[in-house]
Formats: sequence, C-alpha cells, structure tokens
Amino acid sequence: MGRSPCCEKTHTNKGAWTKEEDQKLIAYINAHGEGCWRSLPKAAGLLRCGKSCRLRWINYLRPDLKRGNFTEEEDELIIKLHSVLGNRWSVIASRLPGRTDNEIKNYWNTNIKRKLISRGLDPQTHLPIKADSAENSSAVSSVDEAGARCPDLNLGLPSSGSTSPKSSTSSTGSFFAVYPNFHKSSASSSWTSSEVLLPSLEACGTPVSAPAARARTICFCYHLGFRSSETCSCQTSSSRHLLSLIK
DNA sequence: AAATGTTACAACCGCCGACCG
DNA sequence: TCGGTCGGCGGTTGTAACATT
Repeated sequence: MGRSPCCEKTHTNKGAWTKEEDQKLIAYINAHGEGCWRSLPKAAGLLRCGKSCRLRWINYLRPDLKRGNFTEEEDELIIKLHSVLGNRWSVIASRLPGRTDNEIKNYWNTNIKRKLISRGLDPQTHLPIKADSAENSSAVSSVDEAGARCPDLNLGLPSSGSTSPKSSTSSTGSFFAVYPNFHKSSASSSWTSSEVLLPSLEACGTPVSAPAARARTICFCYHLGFRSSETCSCQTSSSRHLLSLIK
C-alpha cells in the first residue's frame, strides 16, 4: 500500500500549459484567491492536478514576478546566501523579491555554478577547488566534528549522514565546510555581511553549560534578516531552529 | 541546409513536515 | 497518539531554442 497519489492521474493534462489554461487559472485565482490547490483544478475547469496549478501560478503567473535577467547584485546575493544556506532555494528566493525558488535553482545550475567554477571555487562548498580529494574529506570531517562538538549548531538541519534521499549535499555540510570555525563575537550585537561570511567556531571548543548556552543562543536567520513571519519560524532560542549560534 | 551538440528553463516527481480529525 | 491529507520543497527530467559543425 503506497501513499495515495496527489491527484487522479488519469484525465489530467501534463506538459506545457496552454494560454487557455493559464487564463482559466488566472481568472479563477483573481476571483477566488489562492485556496485549496487540490480542489482548485476542478473548480477552475482545468484538467490539471493541484500541484501543477500551484507550480504554474507560483513560478510563472503570479503578478508580482520579476521576469528577465538577473542583475549582478542579485548574482552576488545568491552566491552569498547559497554559501550560508546551501540548496535552500525557497529561503534564498524569499530574499529576492519577484524571484522564485525554481527560477533561482535553474539560474544557479545553468549560470552561477559555471561562474564559481571559472573563479576556481567549488559551487557546493564555495571553497577553492583542490585537485586532491584529501582536502575534501578533511573538510567533511571538520563539519562532523563541529557538529559533534556543538550540537546546538545542527539545529533542525539534516546531518551529513542524513538518511534523507533528498539532500545529497547537506545544508549543514555546506555551511560548515565554508565556515569550519563559526562563532559570533560577543562584542558586537549585529551581523554585517562580512561577519556573515567570515565567522569562526572556536567558541565551541570550550564546553558551555546547557542553560548558559541556551541563554546565549541567537537566531542566525534573524541576523540574516529573516523574521518569524517569513522563513524564520523560531519563537525563542529553540534548539529546533535552523542555525542558532553560540555568541 | 541539415545534423548534432549545448543551454535554459518549465514542469514533474517523490519526499517531508504541518495540520487536523 | 495515530493516520490521512495537503502544501511545499529540492532534485531531476523533458524539450524548445540556440549554437556549432
């Protein structure tokens, strides 16, 4: 008994959307708003599955989408965000108004990857590309070691040994491969972009009592500009959160 | 001009977490 | 607490458009 399909596979169209289908979808959403995607196709008179409608609307038909080429500023922002967040395209997209996760993902795979490689950087780790693989394995072990030494830093992210088939490169791995010595200076109260890119983890070398650590845990998303109403769902210094940091 | 290779991107697939009864 | 449903996510695929031979 497998999972039930998201929609009835028979009697649904697949492939490219026609103008007529687009118009039906736009008209329906303009009239009724984004409601239940599962029931929307039938209500809108579309022979599509709900997921397909949602994707079409979010990635292509939404009125607030910015079409056209990415600017140099957007490029650099994507690179910076990716170096911190890994392949969390939806989070990255939330920082680029008018851009969708799918668009950014495609742009990354077709353009930015190549750009980084031409700069001599590994697109996954953002580290200089080295010929010998020993460098990579040491980067990975430092990630694991950092995670082991600072369990609070793994918060909610799949570990490098995650069983999830989804994340062949874990976000945690990407993050710590870039920032093996991550910490936040207690002297300053906010993050600058250079701090975001140049942290160090030495603080984790010294044991901190759990209550004290929690008391001094800050929300990394918050400092990146995410808020609870957006991508940051932490209410307090919850250990479930994406990347809380020891100050 | 035709064949072949490459690129760009829309769309699909399967999985996961949140939510609800 | 549990199981089902749904929305959302990231990885992957399909294919049209363009470039090269």
